[in-house]
Amino acid sequence: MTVGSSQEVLDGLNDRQREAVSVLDGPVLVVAGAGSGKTRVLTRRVVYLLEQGVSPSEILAITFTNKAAREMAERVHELVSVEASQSLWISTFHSACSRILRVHPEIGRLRSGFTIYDADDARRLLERTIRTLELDTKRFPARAVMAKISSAKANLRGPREMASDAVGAYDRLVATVYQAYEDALIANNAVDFDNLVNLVVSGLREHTGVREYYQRRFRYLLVDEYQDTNRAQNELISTLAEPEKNIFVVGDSDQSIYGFRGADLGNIIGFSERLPSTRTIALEQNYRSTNAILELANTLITRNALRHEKTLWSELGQGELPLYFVAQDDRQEAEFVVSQLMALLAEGHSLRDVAVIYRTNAQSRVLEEELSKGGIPYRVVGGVRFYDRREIRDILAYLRILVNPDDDVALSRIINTPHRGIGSGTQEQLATSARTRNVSMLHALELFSADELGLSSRAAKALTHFVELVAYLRQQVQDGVPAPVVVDEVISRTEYVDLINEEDPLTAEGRLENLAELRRVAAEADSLEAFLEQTALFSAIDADLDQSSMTLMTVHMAKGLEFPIVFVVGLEEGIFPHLRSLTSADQIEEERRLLYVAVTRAKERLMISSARRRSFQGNVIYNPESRFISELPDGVYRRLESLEYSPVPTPEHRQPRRQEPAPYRVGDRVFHVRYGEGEVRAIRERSVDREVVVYFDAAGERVFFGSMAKLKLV
DNA sequence: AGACAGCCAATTTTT
DNA sequence: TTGGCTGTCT
Repeated sequence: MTVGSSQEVLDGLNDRQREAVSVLDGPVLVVAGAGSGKTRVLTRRVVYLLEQGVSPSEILAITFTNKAAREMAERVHELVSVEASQSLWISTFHSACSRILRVHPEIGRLRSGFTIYDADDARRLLERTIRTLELDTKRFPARAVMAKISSAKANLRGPREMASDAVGAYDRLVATVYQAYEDALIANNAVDFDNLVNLVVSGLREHTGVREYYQRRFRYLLVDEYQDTNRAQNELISTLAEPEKNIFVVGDSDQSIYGFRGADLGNIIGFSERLPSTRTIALEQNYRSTNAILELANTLITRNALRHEKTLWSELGQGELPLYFVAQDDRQEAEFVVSQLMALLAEGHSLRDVAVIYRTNAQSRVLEEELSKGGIPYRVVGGVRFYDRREIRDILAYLRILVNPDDDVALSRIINTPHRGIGSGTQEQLATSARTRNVSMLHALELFSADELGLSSRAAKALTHFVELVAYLRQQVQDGVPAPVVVDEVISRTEYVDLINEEDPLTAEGRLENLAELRRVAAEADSLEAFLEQTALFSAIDADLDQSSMTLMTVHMAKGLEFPIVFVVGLEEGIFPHLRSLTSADQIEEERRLLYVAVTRAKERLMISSARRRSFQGNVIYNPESRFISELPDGVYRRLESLEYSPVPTPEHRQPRRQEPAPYRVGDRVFHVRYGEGEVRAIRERSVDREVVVYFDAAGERVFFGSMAKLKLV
C-alpha cells in the first residue's frame, strides 16, 4: 500500500485529534465543535486504518451530503493507492443504501431497475394516493401528510404502528394513507429517500444471510455529522457494527439543526450509554474564528440543556467584538448591511468574503433589493436546483420510464408533455383502469385495447402515438445506445425544443442551455441507469463560490461553510426564533443551535441585527428583540444604535460621499450596463447615502445608491 | 386546452 | 407579499 508512515498520518494534528485518529477498535465518539477540524480527523483516520492493515473494503465511511463524501474521498485519494481508494466505501447514507438495494432489491420487495423518487415525485405519488382513497386534499394536504409519514419513517414506525399510536380518526386515516402510499411505491417499483434507508434496515433484519455478509464486510464504520442521524439511520449503522462495534462517530450536539426532519439528538447524546466501552474525545480547539466570536457562541449555547458540554477556544487572537445593530425596520436593516459592506470593501475586503445569513428565505427579498440599489453583486444560495427545473425533470421522466415501465409518476409527468391531446380526463380513466387491473399505466396501454380501458377513440389515437414513442426509445436503450444519445433522441422525438421556444421565448435560451448541461452530465455516466441514479441522488450542482459576489443564504444552507465576514439578520422573536418554533423547549433549543451555527460561520467579523418593524406575509409586524440577544451579556457584543454611528467608516470615507453633488439631475438620461437607458426620476438624500430613482425604457423603475450605481450620463 | 380571477396558506430541507 | 391551486369562462 502506498501510504506514508504513521508519523505522517498524525502530522499537524493536535493531541485530541491524534488520539481520535489512532484509537483502533471499539466505539469512539468524537465531539467535534464547530471549526475543530473534524473532516481532517475523519480522513486521516481512514488512512490510518489502512496503514494498520485494515483492508480498504472493510471500511464504510458515511456522510450526509455528497459534497462531504466527495471531499473526504478526494482527500483520502491523495494519500492512498488507487486500488485502495476504489474499494473504500465513502458515501452518503442514501448512496450506500441504494448500492445495497441495487444488489439485493428483493430485501426491499423491489425489482431491479427500481426508481428513486425525490421529494417532489414522492409528493405527487402521495397526492394521487390520497385522491384514490377519495379523501379531501384540503383536509389531507400532501405536504403535511408527507411530513407525518416521513417522521414516522425516521423513527422506524410503519403504517401499523402509526395506526395503533393514532389518537383520533384523523391520524388513523393518515395511517391508512401511509399504508396505501407504501403499496403504491412498491407497485411503481420505487423508493423514496426515507425508504432507501428503511428498506435496508428492515431487509437486513429479515435476511440473516445478507445481514451477516455486510456485517462481516464492513468491520470499520465511520459516521460524519452524527448529530443529524435519525433513528433509522442509527439503526442501520448499529446493525452493521453489531459484531465488532468498531464504530467511529463524529458530531456536535450543538450543531443539530435537522430535528424537524427527524434527526434525533438522542443518538449522539446517548451514544456512550448505549455502548459503555465508548471512548469519548472532545475537539474544542477551533481553527476558524477569533475568540470574540467564539465567546459569543459559547455563551449563547450554554443555555441549552440537551448537549455535550464543551467550550471552544482558538489561537487566532481576540479579534473584534461582534456588532449588534437595531434597525427601525427591515429596510433599514438591509441598509445597515450595505453600509457596513461598503466600509469593509473600502478596507480592502472582497465581496466573496461576506455572507448574509437569515432564518427564512423570504428575508432575502429586502436584502436583494438594497444590494441591487447599491449595484453590489450577490448570489442567493439554495434557489431552484438544477434537477428541479421543469425541462430537466421532464426529460428525466422520459428516461425513467424507459428503465422502469412501472413508474407511473414519471409517466404521468410526460404523457401529455408536450401536449399531444391526452387531457386530464383521459389520464384519469387510464389510471383507474390500470389500477383495477393491477398493472402500471404504461403496461395497461401495452396490454389492453382502448375499449377494454374505456378510452375514447380520439384518446386512443393520441395514446397510440405515445406508446409507439416510448417503444421506440426503449428499443434504443435495449440496443445499447449511449445515455447522451438517448437524451438527444428524447429531445428530438418529442420536439421538446419547440415546446421551450413557444412557452416563453425569454427563458428559452437558458432552458436550452440546461438541456445541454444535462446531456453533458449524461455523457459522463457509464450507463443510462447510472446516470439516473446520479441525478436522483446528487440533486445539486455545485455553485461557483469563487465568483466575486457576496453570498445570501439560510442558516441551514450555511452549515459547514465559513466566511471572514458574516451578517446574521432578523434577530427577532417570531423570526429567529421562528414563530413556529415558539411552542416547545426542544424547538427553542434547536433555534438556538441554529443561531450558534450561524455565528460560528464567521472567521473575523460578526455582525448581527434586528428590526423593530418589518413586513411579514404582506403585513407590518412589530417583534420584540430575539431572546437570544437578550440572553447574552452586554460584554460579548457591541450595540450600535443608529447608522450614523457606523464605527467602521472613517470620516474620510463617509463625508465625500454625502457632500459630493449628484452627477446627474432629475430628468437626465442615463445609461446602466444591465438595464440600458433610462431617465432619472428622483434623487433622495438618505442617512447613509443618496438614492437615485431611474425609470428605464426597458426595465422600468429601479432605485440605486447614488455612490455605488454605475450610471453614465448619455 | 388555456387563460384568468379568487382563495388560501405561508420555517428550515444534506438525500 | 408571494405562490399554488381550483373553478369558471372562452
